[in-house]
Formats: sequence, C-alpha cells, structure tokens
Amino acid sequence: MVNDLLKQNIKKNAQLSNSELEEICKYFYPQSIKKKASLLTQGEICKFEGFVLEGCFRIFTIDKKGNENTLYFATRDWWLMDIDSFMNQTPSNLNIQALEDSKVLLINRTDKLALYESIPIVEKLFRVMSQKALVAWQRRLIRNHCETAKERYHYFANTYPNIASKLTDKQIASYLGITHEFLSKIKKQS
Amino acid sequence: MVNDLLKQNIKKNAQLSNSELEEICKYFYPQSIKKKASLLTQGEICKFEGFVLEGCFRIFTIDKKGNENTLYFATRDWWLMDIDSFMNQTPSNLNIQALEDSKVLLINRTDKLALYESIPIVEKLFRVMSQKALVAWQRRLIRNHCETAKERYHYFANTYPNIASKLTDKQIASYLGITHEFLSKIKKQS
DNA sequence: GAAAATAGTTGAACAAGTTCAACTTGATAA
DNA sequence: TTATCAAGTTGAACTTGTTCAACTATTTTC
Repeated sequence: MVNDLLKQNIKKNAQLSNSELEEICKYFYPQSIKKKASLLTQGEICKFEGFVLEGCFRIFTIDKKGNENTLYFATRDWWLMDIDSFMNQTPSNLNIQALEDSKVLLINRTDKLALYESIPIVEKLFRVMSQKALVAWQRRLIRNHCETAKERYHYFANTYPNIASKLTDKQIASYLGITHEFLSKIKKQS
Repeated sequence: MVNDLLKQNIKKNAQLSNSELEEICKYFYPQSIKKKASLLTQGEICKFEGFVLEGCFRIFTIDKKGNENTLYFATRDWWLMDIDSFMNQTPSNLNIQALEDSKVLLINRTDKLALYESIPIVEKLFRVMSQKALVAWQRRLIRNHCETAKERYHYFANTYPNIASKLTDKQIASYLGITHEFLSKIKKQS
C-alpha cells in the first residue's frame, strides 16, 4: 500500500484504529515534484500540509538583503508546510523546493480542518506532533546561542548524515546561518 | 474570581462551555514565588505546567562554559514550563526563576494528562497553543539568522516594551545571545 | 561533448561580537 | 548611613565570521 509510510508515522504519535487511519489517509493525495520545482513560493498562501514519501525538500526564506536562510530540510518520513501561513492564511515568507525528484502526500487545509472535527483523535495526533516539534525548535535555538558555527556544523553532519549527504555546502551553510565561504574554511580546519 | 485571567486566556484558543472551563481550572492551584526563587532547577524533572498571574519569570539554561542563555521570559498571561522535560520526563536543562515576587497557577502533569482524556477539547486547546508557539519559535530563529544583534535588540525592546522594562541588560543580552558588554555598546550607538 | 552555469576554495581586508580588566553607578542589606 | 554586591560602561586586544574577488572543480544543459 502506498500510504504505509504515512500510517506508520501517524502510529508513532497517537494510537488509532485501522478504520480511523484509513479515514485519515483517504484525504492525502500523492504528488510528484521534479528537482528544483517548488511546492510553495514566498508570497503564496499555504493551503496544504505535506508528508514526504521520497526525495528531499528545503524550506527557506529570502530576506531583504537577498540572503537565503534555510529553516529546515524535509526528507522521507518528515512533515512539511508553512505552519504560519497555513494557520493564519497570510502570505508565506517561505519557499518549499525539491532538491531532487520527490514524492509527497498532501492534504488540503479544508480537509485537514474537517478531520479535526470528524475524528477527535486527530487533535491529539497533531497536538503531540506539534509539541515534539516545539522541543526540537527550542533545542536548536539554544544550540545556536551556545555553540560556534564549527560545533553546529558537526552536530548537524553527525545527527543527520543521510540528509547532509544529499545537500550542497551552500545549502548546509544557509541552514547553519553562516556563509558558504566560511563553511568551506571550517571544513578545511578539521 | 482568581481564575478569570486563565479562563480568558483559554478562551482565546478554543471554544469551551463554562462547565468545561470550570472543570479544567479546578486542577490549577495558585503558588506565590519570591523574587529570585526558582520554580524549576536544571537537573530536576518538570512535573507541572504553569500560567503566570502576576510578576515575571526567566527561563534559562547554563551551558558547559558557564554562560546563561535565556530561552524566553514569561510575564502575566503567559504559559511556562520545560516542555522537553515535561513530555519526556527527563532531567531538565532549564531553570525557571522569578525576577520579582510573582504568582502562578500550576497544574500537575498527572492532572493535565487526565484532562486530555476526560475533556476532549483540551486536546484542541493545547494543539492550537503549541502550533502558535511553533510559529513564534520559527520566526525567532529566522530573525536570529537574518538580523544583527542591534536589530534583534530593537525588535525585542519595541515588541515587548513592558517585559523589557522589567529586565536588566544582562538578562536581555542572554536572551539575544550576546554578551552584556556588547549590548551596552549597542545601546550607546543609537 | 562543448559551453555554460553552479558549487566549492582561497586569500586579504573588514565588520561583528568576545574577552578581560578596570572603573562607575546604582541597589541592597546591616 | 555606610559597606557591599551586582549591574552597567568603557577600552584594548582578540576571535569569529563576512565580504569581495579571483580562481578551480563539478554539474547541467543543449
């Protein structure tokens, strides 16, 4: 079944019956995205939430100075969206771009909101997912404050070796919040 | 009624009946904390979630180098906890310290987990709260990457003037991720 | 398979932020 | 009120990270 990965992922965060799982997954539709194509572009309003089946995405913003800043990467078994734009239905500051030919399952905002109503445990599912994400963001902010760029680079490379291996140094630098020139110098040092 | 502020806060995030509100608030108990006293200390396991009625708290960690790093401040009408330690029941890396004589409403972890079961809309309430918090953390991370210390300082001082006015420059610096000496130089410039 | 575009490297000059130490100011406590 | 302690200021030397420019290597495209 094509939705197996999604079902496994959901089961990690809430205990659902098979019929509930089926009912939820029904609303997700597959989409293929070619390398370099975008699922969302800065200025658009995010009307979907996505789950990566295959490939890799980069979620980034371009600031006033023209610098790209990567919020996170999403690879197989990760969720992806602009939660700010999705919740508030305001224009997104983010770009969601495929780094390689990729496949996602998408759910429309209206369907997702309906699921919260029709299947109460969906509330718990996303409550738990959001809280786990919150923990990750808090930890990352502390690391950004306490650690040097070199330490942050090694942490990233060691913690997510399979993601790091898919990325260019430019993309990694934009995630770490440093220039790619400086990352090049860091890598030479050690 | 002493719980009015809490009820108003909850109502912003989910629509509850009065009886549900009463049932939820029943489990919160007031606690007074003297200036400089701690509600949670690094190494302890966080067994509560709190809501500030009065005063101001600083949530911070002390890293290996001995530097204090402030995750956030919580003043009247804000929530406060170590969500990492609370969820995983692992020793906390955080300290929650009162910056002035303060009052909070606390709910025990076991009571909160029971509320998720007994009042389904509590799931929605914390799902929405978590997602709003997630948005705030993502925005803050982007600001940390795109803006200079000076820009971040002015953003903080302008966005939260009533919090900033309660804080020493040392505390603000530890929130911005810079030294207090450098903050002093920033303030002199402009 | 050649041409063009993009990624990565290096160096030199620079800017942002830290460290340490000495000092001034302000708050707290006895 | 004075003594003490913490907060804030300032300067000099230093480290971390940036900018720009020139170059090399690697992909991508036609």
